[in-house]
Amino acid sequence: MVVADRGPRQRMVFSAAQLLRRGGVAAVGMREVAVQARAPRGSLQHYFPGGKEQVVNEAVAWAGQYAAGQVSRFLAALSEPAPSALFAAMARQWTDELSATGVLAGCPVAAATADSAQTAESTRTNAAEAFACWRRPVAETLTGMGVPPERASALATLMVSALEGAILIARAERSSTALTTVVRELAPLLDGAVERTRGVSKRRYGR
Amino acid sequence: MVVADRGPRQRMVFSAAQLLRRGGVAAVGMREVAVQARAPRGSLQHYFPGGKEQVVNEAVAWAGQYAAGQVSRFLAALSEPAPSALFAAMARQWTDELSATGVLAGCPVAAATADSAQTAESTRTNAAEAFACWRRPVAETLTGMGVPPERASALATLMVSALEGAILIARAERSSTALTTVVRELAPLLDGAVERTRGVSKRRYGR
DNA sequence: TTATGATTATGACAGCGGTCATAGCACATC
DNA sequence: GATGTGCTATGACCGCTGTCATAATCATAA
Repeated sequence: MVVADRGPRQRMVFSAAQLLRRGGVAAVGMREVAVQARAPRGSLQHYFPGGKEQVVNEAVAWAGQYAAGQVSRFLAALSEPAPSALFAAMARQWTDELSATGVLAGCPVAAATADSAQTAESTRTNAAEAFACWRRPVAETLTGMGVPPERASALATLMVSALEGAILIARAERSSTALTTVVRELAPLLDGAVERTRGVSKRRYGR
Repeated sequence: MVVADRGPRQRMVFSAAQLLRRGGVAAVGMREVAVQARAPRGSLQHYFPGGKEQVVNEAVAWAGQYAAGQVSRFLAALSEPAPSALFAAMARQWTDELSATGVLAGCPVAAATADSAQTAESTRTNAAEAFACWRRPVAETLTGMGVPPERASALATLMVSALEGAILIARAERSSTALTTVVRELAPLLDGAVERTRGVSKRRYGR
């Protein structure tokens, strides 16, 4: 979980994301960000003149890009490319953390949304962009697997939604059953969406 | 949205839930709770000797019971009982709020989980119980519609997860498309889970 | 009326946390 | 060496918030 030491600025953004995961925006203390990033406190007002809001916003943006990057990494690691396998890989990251550390921190974007969607416009839009940034590669991957574009986009939304919700339940229960349940139940729906070109398409979905 | 005026205590719990929806645990100010509930500030330490944590916990518990109660109300209002219709009704409550007020407050349980799951054990367990309290009637309703019990429980988890996640995205985007998308995409999966026991399946509902 | 317990009123306190002001340091360029 | 510019250091301020102490008020039963 400790990554990218590219400069103190990056580290501070990363630390903010971690604090966001643990206790939401309120847990992102400016002093704490600096400490955890082993960065000088004086750098805060230098790199983030926008104050706490800016730090949170950058943490959210970073999280969105990180999640997006993970998608392609997951895809590359799949032995048998299928929508359900991608979703399983996305969820596994969370179950792994829970089994490894015993607790499950949340999604930074979710925390920022829950806390600041109505109090900080910039944070709200940043969160929306982060979600979009995350869903995009998911949808693209699905189309690459044979899912029609429009539907791929919708399924990406469903995947992210289900994952976010399952993360919440898993945190509350300190158990990964919600995550595994969601993965298992969604699998047939996801895999059923791939259209076999010049074969019998399994089904069509209209709306 | 203004409900149950059964005494100042209830009103304070309700107010706490509302504040929780807007800005998370940090937005639940004790003084603010009293003001919004039109309750005397002195009553706080009288009714809630456990302090803020107790107030938040009771708000979470109340939310869980409220959500559970809504399920049976939704079921009663369904013209054509089907899993997808129940899910649509659950989601509609949120889309309605967004279209009516222009903004979308979040789920109190989600906010409490995101903010306090790792800092307040009691809040975490309360949230877990609230989720369970919510899923139970959903699962029971599904079995009443003809879904096998084990599967019904899993699908209830999926429904709640997808709904919670979609709420997050909808808040961030200030748009209900995520909610409607999730409802639409999940419909065939949900309805496909009913087992038609010999012919027309209109089974009874669990109590 | 009086007593007793439930409620309300209010002020103070202590801690925290974001922000700002101001100064000090490092280093490159001229 | 002078000078400017990116970074760091530090302390103070101020508003907010949860909590507590203490007392006043009220209702009801004896």
